Amino acid sequence: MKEIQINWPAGIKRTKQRENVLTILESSDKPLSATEICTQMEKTSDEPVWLSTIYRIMELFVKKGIVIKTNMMSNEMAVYEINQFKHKHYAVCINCHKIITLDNCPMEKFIPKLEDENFHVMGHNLEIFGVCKDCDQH
Amino acid sequence: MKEIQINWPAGIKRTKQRENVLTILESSDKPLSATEICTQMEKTSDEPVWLSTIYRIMELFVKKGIVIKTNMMSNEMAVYEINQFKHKHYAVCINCHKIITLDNCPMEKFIPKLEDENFHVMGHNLEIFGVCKDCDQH
DNA sequence: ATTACTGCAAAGCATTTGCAGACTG
DNA sequence: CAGTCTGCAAATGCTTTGCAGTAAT
Repeated sequence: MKEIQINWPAGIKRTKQRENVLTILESSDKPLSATEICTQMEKTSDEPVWLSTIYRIMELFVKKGIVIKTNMMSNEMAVYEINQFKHKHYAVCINCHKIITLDNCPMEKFIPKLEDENFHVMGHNLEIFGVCKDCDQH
Repeated sequence: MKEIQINWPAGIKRTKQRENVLTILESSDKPLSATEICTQMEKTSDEPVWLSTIYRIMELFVKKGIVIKTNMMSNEMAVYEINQFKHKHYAVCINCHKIITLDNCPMEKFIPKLEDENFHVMGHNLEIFGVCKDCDQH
């Protein structure tokens, strides 16, 4: 490994592949799919990278709380993003699938009404869909 | 076909399989996956049903607006429910995956703040996750 | 040196597609 | 009867798993 990554998460063995994945995720402003991460990795390095490796790394990162896994737009493949420990939601264009970050959250002042009074809410997932400005002019 | 279904949607050829799917969805109080629909169908009828058929029927129903397709809890398979043209969200138990219907919606009085000012919001998807009362006593 | 990680191949699972025969309008 | 739908088989695409060699601590 050439460059030394600062702030390497504790308790995780440092390998070239893991460093690369983390660097790519850190420099991305939107969640990436395993395939996208793989493509990016092959651009920067000359050695081939395997999807199974990416998936295994993502699984580890998710388990360690470093990364968040989401599925945008029912049916698409999973995307991963660095867990910045701040609340975030996205809007997705139904046409080009572009992802746009939302700056506020409707759940802040919301008390859900549930049949099951004892349901212990731990989190939520919100996804807004619509048409982005590039796709609006048909 | 033995029983005659009332209110058969217009513009859709009526077949035994489609009637069965619709009946099952109508009598269910929660969204069902293609496999669940298939299992239910095999219970009531003696003839085998094929998943590909279910998927094709669901695709048609979704396109016609009769049914809504959703993916609960990233990674799970798609579930389908009758489109009752009323807004609905669900809470999902992270342990037993039980689905509980929400009686209100946080988006009613919410104006999303987006970087892309020209994003045309067409809908949203909300999913609350947590622990249901049955799973809470560990 | 020991244990964990990766390359690679192959399996797994939900979903889709192709085709010929069956059914609906 | 014409066109569509379904049974069935096989393909597809994302993701997971098994295994042996490689790398990290």
